[in-house]
This record gives sequence, structure tokens and C-alpha cells, in this order.
Amino acid sequence: MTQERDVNLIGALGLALADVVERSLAGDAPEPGAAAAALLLIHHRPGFLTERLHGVIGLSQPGTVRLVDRLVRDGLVLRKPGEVDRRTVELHLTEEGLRRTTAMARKRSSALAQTLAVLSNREMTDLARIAEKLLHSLPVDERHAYEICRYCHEACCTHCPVDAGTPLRDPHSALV
Amino acid sequence: MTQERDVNLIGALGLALADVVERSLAGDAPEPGAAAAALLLIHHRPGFLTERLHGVIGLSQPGTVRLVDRLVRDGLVLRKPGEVDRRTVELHLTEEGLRRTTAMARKRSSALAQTLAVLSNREMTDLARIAEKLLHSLPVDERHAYEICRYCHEACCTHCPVDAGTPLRDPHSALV
DNA sequence: GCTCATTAGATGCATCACGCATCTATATGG
DNA sequence: CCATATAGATGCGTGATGCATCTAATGAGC
Repeated sequence: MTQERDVNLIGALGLALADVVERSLAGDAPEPGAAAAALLLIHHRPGFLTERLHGVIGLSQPGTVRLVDRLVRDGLVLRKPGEVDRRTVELHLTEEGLRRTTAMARKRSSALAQTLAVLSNREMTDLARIAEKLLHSLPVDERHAYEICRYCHEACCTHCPVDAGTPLRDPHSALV
Repeated sequence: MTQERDVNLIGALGLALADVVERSLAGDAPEPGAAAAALLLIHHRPGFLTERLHGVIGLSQPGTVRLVDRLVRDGLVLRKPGEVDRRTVELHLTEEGLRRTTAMARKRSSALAQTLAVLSNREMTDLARIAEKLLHSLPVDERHAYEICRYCHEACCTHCPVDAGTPLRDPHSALV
């Protein structure tokens, strides 16, 4: 019973933290939903392919193409024909896209930090250690790993536990 | 720097947990998005008003009315004219709605429990205690408290820390 | 070197959720 | 009793979405 209550509390915390992040991105994301994740992933892996994006951000393949259309139209993303495989389209951030994306990453970090500020140092390190353990155990394949990391600020995710669990390879490697 | 990394990990964990919950609800929710939250909130507070729902689930007022239209059309929710204030419409679950909602709550709990199963007893209680502290400090008003609790399994949330921070009053009390 | 199956991406199309503005009905304060 | 506020509903236009399909490039088999 206590166990059930604990599980519920932890679930509520996860939702609340996700909301904090979502809200922190709203000001700089061109639209609500998957756009922020797309920009952060392209920032994380320049040259990311539309097809890989589609597997990660939870849109259909045509939906992803249309999202990229909008990002290109808004001057945030550039399409670049793939060199090796000429069917593919590599996605890159424009300068404006980079500006907006770094702003998102910064605001996400500070919103989270502010939310977590009530914790003691001890609680903070405990929580981080537990997060690391859970994140390490979670991803079932590479696609899933990218999905978990879709809002991450890669600059400060050294030794990514998700990565360690399921190594993230270069953007041209196969998705399971 | 370590601090930055910890914050990022915790944010990723929150997102991952929110995804786990979202996925666990998908099978029984009539549609993706706010519908699951609406059903769980109505379950939690029978007689919930459309207007209150709108403040909590992140839809516009007309969007909320349309969502309720669909839930009624699908036989999950009943509209009942308010007794005291005849402008209002109380929302109640049908039997089918109750079935679906309890299924969602059950599956959410078990999906979360499964995800958290890798933790030791000690880690689990540490995490739950930290969650309790954060949830207690988080809500800024009653509307926000309902928002945080929108997926909660109220049956197992005794002594809700969100509630304690900002008491949830009866469904007819004013929202700030 | 040619053929066929596969894959990345794009597009036509219909659907439907959404928000804005507005409308109705009830409630409440002066 | 009238004016204002509030709960909810609706007309309407917009736009994101998924499905089915199409094109182009790749790669495997012979």
C-alpha cells in the first residue's frame, strides 16, 4: 500500500517535471509539441535524418516531413541532400535555429534548477544518482534512447547513462 | 558543472516517466492527449465542472466543451445540469467510463512499478520522500495542484502532498 | 549490367481538433 | 430592476495529422 502510494507520487513528480520543461520551452519553440524536440535533436546530432526524427518524436513519417517543412519555412532548419545516400536529407540548424535552440536548452535547465532548489545537497545527489540508475536501465533500443534524450541539454550530459545503456551511434547508423 | 549534469539527468528522468505513463494510458484512453486527464479528474471529483476542467487540462474553453462532447458521444461521460447554479454542467462517468478509467489507473500504476523495479528498497523510499517534498513545494494555486494530479490514482494517494501544499476543496469552490 | 524489392522522402487528400469570436442563459451586485 | 459577470455552447476558419500513394535512389540476386 505504501508502495502503491510511493509509485503514484513518483509518477506525479515525473509529470510535474515534464510540465516544467514543456513550459520552459514554450517561449522559444516555434510551435507546441514535437518542434522543440526536433530542434534539440538536430542540435544534438547535426545532419539528423528526417526518417530518424520520425521514429523519435512521435509523429508519422508524413507528419514529420510537414513539421520539417514548417521549420524550414520559419528559417530555423536547412535541408541538405545526403552525400552518401542521395535519397536522404540531412537536417541542420540555421543561425536563428541555433539561437532559439540554445535559448530553449538554457531555459529548460534554469527552470528545472529552480524547481529543484528546495532540495538539500544530499537529496539532490541522491535523486541524481537514482535518475542515473533508472535512465541506464530504461532504454530498450537506440530509437528509444533518442526519445528519452529528446529534450536533453547535451552540453551538460557528459557520460550519458542512456547512452551507456544503449550506445548512440552516428546519425547514419541503423535504427533497430 | 556536476550540478548542471544532475539537473539535466533529473529532467530526462521526468520526461521518461511521463512517457511511461502516457504510453500506459494509450490503450484505454478514447484519444491521445487531454481525454485521459479529463476522465481521471472526473473520476477523482465526480461532478467536476467543464469550466474547471478547462483550467486544468490545457485546452481552451471551447476546446474543452468539444472534448466533453466527444466523451459524451463515446458513452464515457454524462452531463448533468448543476443543481445550485443552473448555468453549470456537472460531469460524471458512465459505467463504461468508470471501467476505462479504472483500467487506466491500474495500468499506469503497474507500468510505473515495472519501471521502478530496478531500484532497491532504500532507493525507492528515498525517491518517494524526495518526490513528496518536491510535490509539496510545487503548486502555486489550486488550479496548478489539479494539473499536477491530473493522472493520479487517487485511491493510492493518501495524504496527498500536493493537496497539503494547496488544499483541494470541493468542486464548486472558486479557482484562483 | 539488368531487374526487382526496399528504403528515404514527398505529396494529394480528407478528417478533425483547435482557438477566436460570439451567443444564450443564468446569476449577482448596485 | 437593470447592468455586469460568468458557465457553457456554437459558427467558423485554420491548420496539423494520418493514410495511401508516388518518386527517386539504393542494393541484392542472377
